[in-house]
Amino acid sequence: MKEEQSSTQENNDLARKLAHSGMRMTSQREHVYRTLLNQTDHPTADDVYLRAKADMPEISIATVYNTLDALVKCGLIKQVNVERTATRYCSNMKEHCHFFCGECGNIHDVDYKKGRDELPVKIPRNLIPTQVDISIRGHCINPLSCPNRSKN
Amino acid sequence: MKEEQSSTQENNDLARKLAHSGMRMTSQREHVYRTLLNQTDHPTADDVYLRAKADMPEISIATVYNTLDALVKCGLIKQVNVERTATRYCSNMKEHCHFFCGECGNIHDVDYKKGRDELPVKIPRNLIPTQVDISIRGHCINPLSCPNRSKN
DNA sequence: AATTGTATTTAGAATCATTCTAAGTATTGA
DNA sequence: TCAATACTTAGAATGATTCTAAATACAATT
Ligand SMILES: [Mn+2]
Ligand SMILES: [Mn+2]
Ligand SMILES: [Zn+2]
Ligand SMILES: [Zn+2]
Repeated sequence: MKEEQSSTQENNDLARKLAHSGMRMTSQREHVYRTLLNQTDHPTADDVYLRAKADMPEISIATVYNTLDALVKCGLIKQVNVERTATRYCSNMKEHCHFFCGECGNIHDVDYKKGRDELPVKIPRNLIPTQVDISIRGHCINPLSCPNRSKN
Repeated sequence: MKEEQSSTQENNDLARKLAHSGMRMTSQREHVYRTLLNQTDHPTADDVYLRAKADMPEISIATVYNTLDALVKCGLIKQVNVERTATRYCSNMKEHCHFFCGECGNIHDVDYKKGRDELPVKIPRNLIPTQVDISIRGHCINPLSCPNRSKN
């Protein structure tokens, strides 16, 4: 029932934000969104497609791409580009940054420090920043979280 | 002659670093490297190809891609991925980060503050970072540096 | 309810950046 | 000079994403 409750809460969120951007609430959009919320990882469009298809076999990859775009525009998910392979998607909307493990390919969320507000960069006055992304690459040291931890 | 001097200096650098990675110094590699050093912007592989072709009409796009890879491996240039369009290349090897203007598409180098060494993130102990990238997006306010500054 | 206009979904084609392949050319070092 | 290896090249192949055009669903009028 906690499930059910959060479910309707998130649906309201979705419906409201879609409407705000002049879009309709559809079963596909709801299902793709729900698929993303169920994952703490950072799936590619194709990952989302495969997962979504399990419960909605008729859904198309085009719709998944369209929906992911829509969700990004609505501010319900974020795109993550650590590698220059397929774009990955993040449904954690708390401010955070990303750690990419070059060995297992996993992306981990990394929180900001409490006190932080000052960025360590000096942006010239003629450049107006709207968004700052910090991405970290490295590797996991835990064989459980990192399958490919044999080599090294 | 200042030109010539720095020219040979950079060639030595190139030859030495290529050799260190077991690669030969070739006219194409020298030319591509020189093309990159001449630019303060962040060209795509195709940009580099077009510029390089002006002085070396026989060069192929495949060689440009191969050379850019080689230069990255040698630590002479860096790849920059702000957008998920074509990879761009940076020949400024001083530690810095990137500002991407969503209006003109230009990428500007942004320096770190002097005192900085502390990153504003708390990386879990099971993740070992090897590289941190900060990328900023926003827009230029100078119509000279930003051609598309009419709209807004 | 039937009609109309618009949004959405879909499969497949098209595009773009990049990598791969296979053949030709250059360089090195016995 | 010869053979081994590295390099360059054009074009084919790939992978991710976007585009296109037709079918379907939906909402607002009649
Ligand atoms: Mn995330
Ligand atoms: Mn740069
Ligand atoms: Zn890992
Ligand atoms: Zn600009």
